[in-house]
Amino acid sequence: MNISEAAKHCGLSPQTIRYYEQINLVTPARRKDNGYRDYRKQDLEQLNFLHRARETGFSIEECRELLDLYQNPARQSQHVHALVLEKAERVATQIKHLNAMHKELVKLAKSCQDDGAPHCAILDNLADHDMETAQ
Amino acid sequence: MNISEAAKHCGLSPQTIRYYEQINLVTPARRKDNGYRDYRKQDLEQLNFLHRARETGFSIEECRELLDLYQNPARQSQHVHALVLEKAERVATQIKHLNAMHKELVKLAKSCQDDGAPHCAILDNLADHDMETAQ
DNA sequence: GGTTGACCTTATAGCTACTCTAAGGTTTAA
DNA sequence: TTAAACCTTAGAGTAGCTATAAGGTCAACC
Repeated sequence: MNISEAAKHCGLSPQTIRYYEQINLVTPARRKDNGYRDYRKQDLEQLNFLHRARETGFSIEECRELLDLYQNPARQSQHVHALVLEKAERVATQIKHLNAMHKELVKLAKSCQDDGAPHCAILDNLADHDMETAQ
Repeated sequence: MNISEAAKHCGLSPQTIRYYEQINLVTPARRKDNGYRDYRKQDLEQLNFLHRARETGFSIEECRELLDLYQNPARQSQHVHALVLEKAERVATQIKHLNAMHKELVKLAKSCQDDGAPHCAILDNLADHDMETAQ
């Protein structure tokens, strides 16, 4: 199976797959006589796993760790559990931060007259006031 | 005023200020005889504005636009208003996405036994299932 | 006058996670 | 045979800094 077909199956782009190989995130694909990469089922499994893990919000380095655990029969599920919880917490923090940002933006929008006049409360706000964000 | 004092006043680091000058986001500071950058009140105003705008979630290019508007006496507040609303919408989308991600992570965490055993439902989930995120 | 430490300068590389481009080889179909 | 659609690699570009190196300057102390 060529790289673009593999890409369709795992939801990643060919470029991304090559990139993952380049940074040693996946084991290099075997090659055909013409030098083309050749993918089989177990390769797709790895790539699929990565696609899902990235989609779930894990960084490349976290994916590396998860993939190690995934492929390590002696793993302890506690370890994975801790990783996921930690990630969930970080996402929660990010959400808090974005909520504060959103609130601030809505406040800014409301403060503005929204007409053709040059005076703009938004710009005054950005120039003068402190932000009331969390974090 | 040297760069590090200016940095303290506007909440940015000296490196960031130099970077903003380098990418032509701020007007270059005048220099003392020794080559050091020399900051005055109106310079700080610009830097402060940028600090707040970045904190509020605007990208560098958006900041460039906002700063232009801020310094343009002929601006129309509609224009700024539109920019802010658009930004608020994008932040809302991002929040939705992160909420879905968080939900998924919590679900994953709950599915796992969290013991010393090698079996781990989290890894099974990442390997097998589709994610139920928005977008 | 010399030295130390804290500042300042520039240029350059590194970070994340790709994406895009260029320049070229291979395969397939018309 | 020729064009389109693949494949390959290497290298640059993206955002927004941060860190490093290699050097100049300044203020204080002895």
